[in-house]
Amino acid sequence: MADTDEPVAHFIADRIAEDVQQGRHERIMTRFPPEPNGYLHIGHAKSICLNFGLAEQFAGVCNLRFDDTNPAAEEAEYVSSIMEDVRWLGFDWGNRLYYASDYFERMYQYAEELIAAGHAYVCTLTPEEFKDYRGVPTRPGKASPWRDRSIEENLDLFRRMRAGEFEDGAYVLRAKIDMGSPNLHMRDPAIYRIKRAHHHRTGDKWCIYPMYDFAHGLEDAIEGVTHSICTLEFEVHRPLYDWLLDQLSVPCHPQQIEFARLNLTYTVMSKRKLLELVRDKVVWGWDDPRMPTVSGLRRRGYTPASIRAFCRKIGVTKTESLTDIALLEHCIRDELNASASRAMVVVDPIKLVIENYPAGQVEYLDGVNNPEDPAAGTRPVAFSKELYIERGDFMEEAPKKFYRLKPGQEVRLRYGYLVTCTGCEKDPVTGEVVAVTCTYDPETRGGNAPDGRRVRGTIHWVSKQECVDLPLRLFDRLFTVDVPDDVPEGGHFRDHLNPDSCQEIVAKGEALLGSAQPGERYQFERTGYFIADSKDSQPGKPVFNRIVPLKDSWGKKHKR
RNA sequence: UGCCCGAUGGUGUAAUGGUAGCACAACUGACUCUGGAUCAGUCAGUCUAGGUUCGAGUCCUAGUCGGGCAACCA
Repeated sequence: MADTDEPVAHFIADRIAEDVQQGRHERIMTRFPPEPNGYLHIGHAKSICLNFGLAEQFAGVCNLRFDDTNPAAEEAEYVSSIMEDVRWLGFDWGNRLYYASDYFERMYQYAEELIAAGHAYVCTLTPEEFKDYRGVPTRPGKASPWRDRSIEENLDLFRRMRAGEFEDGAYVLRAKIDMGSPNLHMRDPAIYRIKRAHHHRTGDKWCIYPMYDFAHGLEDAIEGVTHSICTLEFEVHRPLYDWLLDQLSVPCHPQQIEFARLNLTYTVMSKRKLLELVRDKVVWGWDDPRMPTVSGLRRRGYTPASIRAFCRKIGVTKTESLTDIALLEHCIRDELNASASRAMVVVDPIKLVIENYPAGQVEYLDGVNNPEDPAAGTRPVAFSKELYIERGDFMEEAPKKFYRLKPGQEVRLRYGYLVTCTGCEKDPVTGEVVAVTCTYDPETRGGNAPDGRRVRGTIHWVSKQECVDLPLRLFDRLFTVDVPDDVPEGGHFRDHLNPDSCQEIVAKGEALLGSAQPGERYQFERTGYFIADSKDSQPGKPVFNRIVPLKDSWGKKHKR
């Protein structure tokens, strides 16, 4: 994992390298500009890794800027969660924390400058008329009757808009560009609206707010951003971005570059839909371990490095794509295989009785903490006459290649002894297997036979008396289809919700797990990677989230 | 029936006019005290048609398919 954060080559890095080579900038500056109207998700992580990564790669800087120009949807709670998430992902904006709202006065002055230059006017059209005049993509728009107001009148009206003399929506400031443009965004777009809403930072100081298209390029220019990287849907906005900066006396003219946003199988990524899941309590919250949010992934047990590795592997292009979530899962398995301590946990327990083992005796065997890392050492694991094993590790009538317990077959108890299955006990009424019986070979302590005989199967176990109850949450994908957004007529993405996305069970685990601290990760051998939940664990009473199951080639091949 | 963008194995990407490579997934086998990991291997790709060129995934033309754009959202 040492090369996890090595820079990756892609078209944006190439362009910046070219700009650097040509000496076009003193210092490269990028920015991550979230709107504080929701929690960050894995798609934002891609953008964060890109922007901060590029800055680092080219010895530049990356600003964290809250694009808070629409008070209606924005809240301080989101601001703090976003800062926490960016920091957790491993990035540092130093003292370059900015808010678009800090530029409101300057932006207002730029708006007056635009009016004074005859490039903007106050329009009195209603929203309906506005839409009608704009036309449609295949038909040009027509000029607003207010398009030719005098500069003096526009200035007066705009100042009175700011002063609060008009109702919300009564007037709007528009850039005066080209109503016949094939690009809708150039047909005199609205750049300031009247909106009385309490802003999370400026309070009630303003009743007019700049629109994205007007604000964003100015924010970039004010900060001295060199490369303004955004997603593909803003491509058609670029002519407007450039036009505005060309009209105004800004300090510099950043380059907007677009890349394809991340799409992941079996999940939804739009803030609107994620908000809906939270609001309607379909999930436990923004940080529900099944959510693709950064906070959800964190609680699920993903590490910052695994998410960075993922973002590196998916690359950066202009091609719309759908990334297989298996790649994300690979990244966390890859890291945790190397770093996570192992422990034995029986998820679906059934009793195993060792007929020839002395009753009442307990001995402690050495369990290897991490076979990938000898330095992790060993731990004592209690062993006794009565154990729990997985119900699925015994079959009375088993296929030939079933290497686990079946009558007459010898298997290895991990770190323990070799045992030979003698049969099972059944409930006389239901016929259900209630216990498996076996005999052990005392000469095989630790798991090796002195005569060197080979044993194919190794199963995990815990001592019945010495184990602890362990609440587990076995998470599965939130949706049952790879593209939940694909819904038939009249359908809804929620129709694809997986009713079994969280299975809560109580397992039997090694005693040491009873004192696991919140945030500690383990590999439960043969089962998967787990983390002690940061919210629901109590001292001495951890609750484990399954981060991701281990790959299981046997189970896959023999399912049903 | 407008404008913009895109198209390489199942998926994500690389190749910057010169051997189509890597990763994930899937499948085989080897090894293994996790049916994990590891190792070896297999499967499988340049949207179509013309053109330029000694040579085209790459350049040109025309199509096809996909995405985006008609909030006083970002």
